[in-house]
Amino acid sequence: MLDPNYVRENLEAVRAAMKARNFPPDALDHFAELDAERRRVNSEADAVNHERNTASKEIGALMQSGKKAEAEEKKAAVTGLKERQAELEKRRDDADAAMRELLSGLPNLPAADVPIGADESANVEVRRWGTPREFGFEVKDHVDLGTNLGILDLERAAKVAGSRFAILNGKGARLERALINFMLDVHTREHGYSETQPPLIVNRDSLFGTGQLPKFEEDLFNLTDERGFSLIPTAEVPVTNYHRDEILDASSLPLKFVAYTPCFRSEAGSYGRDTRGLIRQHQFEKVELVKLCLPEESEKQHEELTANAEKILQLLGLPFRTVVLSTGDMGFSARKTYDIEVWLPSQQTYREISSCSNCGDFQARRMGTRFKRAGGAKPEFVHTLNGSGLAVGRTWIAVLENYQQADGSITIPDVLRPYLTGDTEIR
RNA sequence: GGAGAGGUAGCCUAAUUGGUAAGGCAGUAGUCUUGAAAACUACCGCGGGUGACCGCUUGCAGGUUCGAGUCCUGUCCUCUCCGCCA
Repeated sequence: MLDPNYVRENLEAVRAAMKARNFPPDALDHFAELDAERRRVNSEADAVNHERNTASKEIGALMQSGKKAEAEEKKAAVTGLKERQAELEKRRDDADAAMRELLSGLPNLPAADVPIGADESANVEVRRWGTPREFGFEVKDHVDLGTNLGILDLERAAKVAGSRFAILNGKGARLERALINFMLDVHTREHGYSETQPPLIVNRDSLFGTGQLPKFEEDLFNLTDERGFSLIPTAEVPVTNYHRDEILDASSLPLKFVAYTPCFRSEAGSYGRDTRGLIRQHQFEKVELVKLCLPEESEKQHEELTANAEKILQLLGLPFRTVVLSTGDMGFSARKTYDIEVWLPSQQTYREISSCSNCGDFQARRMGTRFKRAGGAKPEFVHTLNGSGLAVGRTWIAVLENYQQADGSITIPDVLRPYLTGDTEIR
């Protein structure tokens, strides 16, 4: 959510930012009048309220000093105020709701150093690590490799659940579990994150807080339960909302969380994209990094978080590149996003395996997550960051494809062997 | 699922027949002190305002009333017991 005061004072800049994000800026056409109405009605309602409060106090005083007649007289006078107050309050509530609706539908403003562009073609590569391996034989993709090894069964997953689901078997399942444990261990032991296990089901307030609602309802799996539950599309939702509607002590920041969870996405509108294999699933495993920090630290924390995610790929020996997303390719809540893309030999290209975003105070404002500095200062909004550290399913794919041998077996990366009781290969 | 109890500010605890949230602890700043402690003073839920001030706040949402922590309705959460369950 954008700061209404900022929007009021920088209307044209905000309009330009919306345009850069491919977001139709029409919504802003009504901002000025809506804002003025809201502020005017609010102060009127306030004034009438004050009048009524004062009168009621006076009645109370009169009653206590036994002046019943005078009190009755005053009561009659106050009764007339009630109607006027009710009317003003309704107008105020309407204006507030309209303003909230307007603001809650606007995406975050891009940071100044984000490249401007219409889509992913404008993304800018910022670094590259590792060299794609020379195979000397025809590489297979993870579907053929996994299926032939008997560790991946997509056909039966389609029977049991449907398309975009997978079943991992034997060493495939163990590899998935090893990756999860490896990632959690690195982030907790070496990067200082606190491990947390959040609910996999969240309510609508949480989804509003991180920005999935109101605009992206169709991406979610909603439960039929009348309480408005949804399956989490990412651990970012429950973990970032952990401190919703709280005021934290500045000295407790930054807070760094790492959470492993399954994620559930309906992938509505992605028909025909990545239909083969594990790339795009309705259910996938992810280790997520979340930070809450001071505003002046969020850029530094963003770089660090991204480096923490990259570290996993380095330890696994998987080549990758990191790109900064252009204004047209960024997510709704982000002010700046780095995507980390891992090399996939079967596609001869880098594919997204992590997305690390600095959301500034955008989510905090929606969630009401604030902090207080020492010395009685007024509360300020924290900055929130999140990133995959990493998407486990896609890491599984990358390990299979990058470590495949000519006979279709897989060499297990050194760092994972302790997690697989010393196994050196899958065959 | 059944029965009961309960939610007051960071924590703890009050508030006659409804009369406009009292107090303590912790915390922050200051006075005093060589320093600290103690004591004393102010601040000490949220928002707006340069400010005097104003508005909001007893889990949440409504209702009754001139006025609701208090009365009424709904709802959320917590705890206890029973049942069920991994």
